[in-house]
Amino acid sequence: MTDRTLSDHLGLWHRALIGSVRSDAPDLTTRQMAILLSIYTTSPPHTVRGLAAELGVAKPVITRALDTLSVLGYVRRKRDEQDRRSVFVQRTVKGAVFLSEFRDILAQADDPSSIRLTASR
Amino acid sequence: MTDRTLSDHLGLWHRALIGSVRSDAPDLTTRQMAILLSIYTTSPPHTVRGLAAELGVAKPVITRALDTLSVLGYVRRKRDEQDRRSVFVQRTVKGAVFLSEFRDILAQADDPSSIRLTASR
DNA sequence: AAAAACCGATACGCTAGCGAAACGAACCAC
DNA sequence: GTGGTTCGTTTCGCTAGCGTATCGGTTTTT
Repeated sequence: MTDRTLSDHLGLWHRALIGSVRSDAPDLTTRQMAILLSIYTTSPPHTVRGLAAELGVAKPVITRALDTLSVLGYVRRKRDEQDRRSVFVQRTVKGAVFLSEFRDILAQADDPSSIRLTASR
Repeated sequence: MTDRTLSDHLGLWHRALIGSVRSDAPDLTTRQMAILLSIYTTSPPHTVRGLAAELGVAKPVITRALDTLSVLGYVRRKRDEQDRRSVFVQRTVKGAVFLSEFRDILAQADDPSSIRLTASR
C-alpha cells in the first residue's frame, strides 16, 4: 500500500469517474467494464462461463455484455473448435485503444498536477 | 505519480470493479457514483446546476440520479431558503457508510497480497 | 409591474439492462 | 444410440436510465 494514495482512494476514483463521464467514450456499465478488463488484463482463453464465475454473475449477464461489447467492436467471439459448445472471447485493436485511453484518464486522475499534452479528443 | 502503480492502473481498477460487482451493494451507474463522490469528497454546498456543470451533463441527469440516491438514502435534498429556486444536496449517514465500504473495496484492490478475512457476502 | 432569466422537476418516447426460466446444440457416459 | 449433462443463447416481463423539450415557481432586470 503506497502512503501517498492511502488516504485518497476515493479521490482518485472520483477524478477518474469525472474524466470518464466527461469524455465522449461510450459509458459502459460496471459489469461491462469489469468484463472488458478481465479479457484484456488476464491471460486467454476467456469463456462465457469463466467470466461468469470470475464476476459471480449469471451467464446471460455475460452474453448480453458481450453483445454490447461486440457491437462496439471491443471484443470478438470465436467458437472453440475443440469443444464447439464453448466460445472464446478475443481482444480487438479497437478495444485495446479504448482501454488505452481509459488508462490515460486514470493516470491523469492519479496525477492532478499533470498537464495534458496530447489533444484531448 | 507513484512508481508502483504506474503500470497497474488498469489492474487496480479491474480488481476494484470485480469487488464491487461481487458485493451485494446496489450497483450505481457511472454518473450516479461520480455525483455521490462529488457530494462526499468536495465541500458543500452542492446544487443541481453545480453538479451538472462539474460532470458536464444536463440537469435532468442530476435530478434523476438524486432521485435514485435519495431512495437509497445516500443523499438528502434541502431547499435553499435564501434562493428558493435552488436545492442543496446533503450527505447522510447511510451514504457515508456506503462510501466507507466502497473505500474498503478500493483499498483491498490496491493491496493484492491482502487476505480476505471478512466473510465475502 | 411587466418581462426576462434562472432553477430544478417533469413529461415524453425510447433504449438497454435486469433476473429467471427455458432452449437448441454439442459432448459424454453407458 | 439413448439419456443426461454442459455450454452459450434466447425469451419473457419488467425496471431504470437516456436526451430533449417543457413546465411551474422564483428571482432579477428594466
